[in-house]
Amino acid sequence: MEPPRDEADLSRRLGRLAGHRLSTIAATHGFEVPVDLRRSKGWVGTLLERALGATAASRAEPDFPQLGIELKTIPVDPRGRPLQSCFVSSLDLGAVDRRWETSPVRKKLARVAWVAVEASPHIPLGERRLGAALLWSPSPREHETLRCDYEDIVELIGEGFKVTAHRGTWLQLRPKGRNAAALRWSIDEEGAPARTAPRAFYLRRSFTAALLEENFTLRT
DNA sequence: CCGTGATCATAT
DNA sequence: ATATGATCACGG
Repeated sequence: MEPPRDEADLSRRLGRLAGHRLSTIAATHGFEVPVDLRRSKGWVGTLLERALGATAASRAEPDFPQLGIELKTIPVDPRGRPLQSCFVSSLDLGAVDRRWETSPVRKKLARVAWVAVEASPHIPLGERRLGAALLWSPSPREHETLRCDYEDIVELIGEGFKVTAHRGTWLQLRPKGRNAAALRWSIDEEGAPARTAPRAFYLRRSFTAALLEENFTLRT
């Protein structure tokens, strides 16, 4: 499948997928539907990438580099509220770049195609449906808060301090690795090399919850 | 081996 | 019920 030619093209493709079951989309693209997601955690995201013509490369760039658009599936309950936080991008603990402007976080969040997916555990995976997509960019206020979160966290890391997921209004930093044994080199408070679990930025569930509410809730 | 796609599992 | 920290499959 060719990558979408422009944003309108991507939007059209998303519109065609909205309301369809995952089993239908999977069949179209030769994906086998797993029994559950325990051992296939990224299956829904990978399926959507394929269905939309994204390049399945693991890169710190948006999924559609030429469009500058990141694709994110967002698992929702029957009321349309997110069930999970959302991975944004990894942080290189060995060479911390503190500049927001050039950060993968800013690049990825500059424009996002959010796609809600039914995710209540009682719905068999193949029967879960896609919702309408939301093509979104952060408002000036959102952008500012994201930037502050990022700079705060990255500065602390750069100074060698430990940062837990408690920090940050909307962005947080959490472990992300193969398992607890997977370690990376980092720099400690004394400036000495240290071993640390790999970390990545996530968007809090409260953030995506507000996002969906603002954009999909009927207001008077 | 590592980063991206994420969700799982447990403590609170 | 929710958040944090842990974990799994895959592509490159």
